[in-house]
Amino acid sequence: MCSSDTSQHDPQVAVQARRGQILKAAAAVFSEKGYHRATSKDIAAAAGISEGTIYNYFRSKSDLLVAIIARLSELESLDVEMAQALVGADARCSLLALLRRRVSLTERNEQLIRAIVPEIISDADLRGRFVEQLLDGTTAPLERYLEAQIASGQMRQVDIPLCVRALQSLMLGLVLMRLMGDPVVTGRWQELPELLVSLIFDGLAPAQDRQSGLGPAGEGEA
Amino acid sequence: MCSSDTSQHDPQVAVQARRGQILKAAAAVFSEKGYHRATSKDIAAAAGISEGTIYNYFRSKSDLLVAIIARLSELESLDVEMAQALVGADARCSLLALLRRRVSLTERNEQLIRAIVPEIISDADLRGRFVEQLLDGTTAPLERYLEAQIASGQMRQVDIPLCVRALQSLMLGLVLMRLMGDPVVTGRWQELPELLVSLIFDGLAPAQDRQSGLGPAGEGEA
Amino acid sequence: MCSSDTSQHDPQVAVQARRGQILKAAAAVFSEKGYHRATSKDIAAAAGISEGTIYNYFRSKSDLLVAIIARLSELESLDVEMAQALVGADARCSLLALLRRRVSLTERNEQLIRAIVPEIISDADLRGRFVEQLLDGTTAPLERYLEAQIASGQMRQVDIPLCVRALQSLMLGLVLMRLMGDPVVTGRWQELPELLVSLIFDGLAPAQDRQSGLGPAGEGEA
Amino acid sequence: MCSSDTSQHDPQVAVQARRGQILKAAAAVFSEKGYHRATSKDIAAAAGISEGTIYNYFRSKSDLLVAIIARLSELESLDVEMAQALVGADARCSLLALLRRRVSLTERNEQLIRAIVPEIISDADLRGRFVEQLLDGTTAPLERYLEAQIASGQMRQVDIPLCVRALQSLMLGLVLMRLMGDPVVTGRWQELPELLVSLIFDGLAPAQDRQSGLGPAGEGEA
DNA sequence: AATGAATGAGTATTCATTCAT
DNA sequence: GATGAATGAATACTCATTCAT
Repeated sequence: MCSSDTSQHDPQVAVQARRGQILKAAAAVFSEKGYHRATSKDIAAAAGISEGTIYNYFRSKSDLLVAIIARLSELESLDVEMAQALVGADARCSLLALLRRRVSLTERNEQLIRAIVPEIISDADLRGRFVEQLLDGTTAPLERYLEAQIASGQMRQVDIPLCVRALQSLMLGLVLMRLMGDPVVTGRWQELPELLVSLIFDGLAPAQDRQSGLGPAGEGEA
Repeated sequence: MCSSDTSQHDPQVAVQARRGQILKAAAAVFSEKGYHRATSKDIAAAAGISEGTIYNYFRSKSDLLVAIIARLSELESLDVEMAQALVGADARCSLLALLRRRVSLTERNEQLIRAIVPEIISDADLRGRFVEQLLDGTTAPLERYLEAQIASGQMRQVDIPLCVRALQSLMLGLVLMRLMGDPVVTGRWQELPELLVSLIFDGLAPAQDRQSGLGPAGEGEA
Repeated sequence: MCSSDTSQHDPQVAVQARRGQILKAAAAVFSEKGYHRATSKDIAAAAGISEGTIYNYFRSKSDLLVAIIARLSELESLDVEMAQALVGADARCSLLALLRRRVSLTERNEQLIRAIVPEIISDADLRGRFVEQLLDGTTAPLERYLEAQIASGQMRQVDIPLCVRALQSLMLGLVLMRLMGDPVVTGRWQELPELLVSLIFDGLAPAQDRQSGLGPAGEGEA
Repeated sequence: MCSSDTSQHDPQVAVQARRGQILKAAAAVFSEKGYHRATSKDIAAAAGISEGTIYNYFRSKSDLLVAIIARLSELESLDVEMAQALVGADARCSLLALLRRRVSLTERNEQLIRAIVPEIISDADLRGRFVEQLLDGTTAPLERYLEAQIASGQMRQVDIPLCVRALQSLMLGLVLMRLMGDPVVTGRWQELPELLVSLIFDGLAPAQDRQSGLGPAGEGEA
């Protein structure tokens, strides 16, 4: 009974709370000033603690970044939820659900993302982790989704790996446009899922101009 | 006589040459080590000059970055070339030409982009300039292109500003996937333009499933 | 009744026990890592207590060092034992006994000495206390010993204060050679007392070359 | 002609001068406060330069210490001079010369020595270097000296390696007594060589008590 | 009395920038 | 103009010490 009572003074809970408090502050500061311009003093001030306390919970400044990425990885992990959302349902509906989920996640974690992305681009080590933890988690489910839709005839024959990357890129790019402050993307963020489903499925061509076979693999499907 | 003799000792020419020499070296070093890890000693060594000389031509390290971005903006500026490419020609062909141009530019400047993008994301000042210089430079031509294509019936009615952002995001996202080291995007980089034209115009849906009117505002789906 | 019951819960006894426990741990840690590299966390862990508790018994880290030195001073204090050993007995025997005692003490406290000596050399405050407590404690008995031996004709006339310093230096130097890792001194440590007695009494000259009167004050070299 | 003109602005000369200036200041500060308590700010102030300049000439604080040791090693190197002094001459005279040299060297380099010794005792890495550079340089010449004197009958049969260590220890110990501030050793420093020669050759025993054969292993006394 | 989380002053080292030559 | 030695502000991280519990 005692061992499971984490309501008040459980040290594990306190430790997690402090770690969370520090990570939140670090994400805010990294997001505002960038990782390199953020000082430990800044982070401590943002967390309302002293510099020393940071190092009671994290080994180094770069550990903070790694922990932020790990936290985001968990949030973005699609293995379970996405696989469920994408399989079986109507193709457009399930993609719409997925996009809404991503759009919402992005909006809620904008700060985390802004803190992380620049470092992932410029730091080779982090890049390795990111590709493994973040991208790979979404690639496989999406590929299975495309496969299933093509099999069920709800999508045409396309180059699955490359199309999946295009979809991932589209979302990633929109996140970046948002991070860079584009007013249209930011202001109409909620409208994106529906627009994207329309674009992704139907393209820009008017119905009569649609060319059936110009797939990436280029094979003529009648 | 001196002022018009630009062949040998014109001071203006010499100054521009030195600036170019320094910027080239700075771009190389930023590309290799990233902006923050690059030192002025590195840049001076790469340019074959002394540290002090850098400061005869640029006010600060961040000025170097700004100048590099400005130079890249010019390169990427589509005002002229793109406007020409996009207007009048066949819709698919002109988009294909545009994409090929971007893909090629990106490939040739990959390292430089890797050095610059993180700074643009994390530095508010640069962000302001970048969105104006880089994104905006492509936004207007693309919007005119969509307008023209819709007017000529080669594209269906879509939400132009949002669709343009989606197109920009798609390219931006692909560049990022490449920067982050995704092997599929990197390895099949040259195949992208054709695939993208197909996706953008025709979508993923098979011909018979295509929904004609699903505009970005979501009006009237049969 | 409590105040005289020292067997179990006498606060004075408990305090002394804790102080001893902490000093022992501190000495072990100082010995292993050196004074400056030893942290209070290390010491607390070695003592099996918390960091805070150290400060209930000692005012500061340097207080620990002082207390350790003081305790060592007592151990090394020759006032009683040495005075007894040195007076009255045969000159060679009593010196041999003294040297054996020092050699044994040194061997048992090697690491501790290694931790303490550098601090005594480099800290002016400690230096003051050390010369009083450690050196002076041995100086006076040795001077009395030499006096007695000269009076009894077992030693020739020598400059007593300077000779005593030479004897102290010889022992101190041997300790240092050991601390510095000299393999000969370390490996043959047990042989030293006998050799030293021989050297100190008989010198290096062969019997016939011995110059009787070259006293430390240099008087009368016939 | 130019290449050998080092009189005024030769950069090599300037570099060596700066290095010397910094090392002198570092030795003074290490000597006064001890290596660990000395800050780079202290050293810069003592040298009359800025902190940054130290690092233009030395890679780290510990490099300063190593450089000081190296400098002292050169000074104390006895390979040539000592070998010359010790071989061939009268045993007492040559030892006296040697001791006078050491006493004088010690006096002139007291600060350097005080800066170095504590760290050599407590730092295992430095200890390795020191024993090689400083002690070993004196061990071999002294062993050859004893051998020669014994062969020529100016010394009795003794355990050469151990006796050499005893002589080294005696000098080392006197240096330490001086460093620790012993007033007798410090005040009568110049008298030491003569006293030591007398002690080392003739011992403390009066002539008639002298025991001829007490070798280090204590074999065969009369 | 014991704890150990919190503290924040302290420090080696870096590097953009300056300026005397 | 060009140089590069000198600068010193800036910063991540440590650890002796405190104090609320």
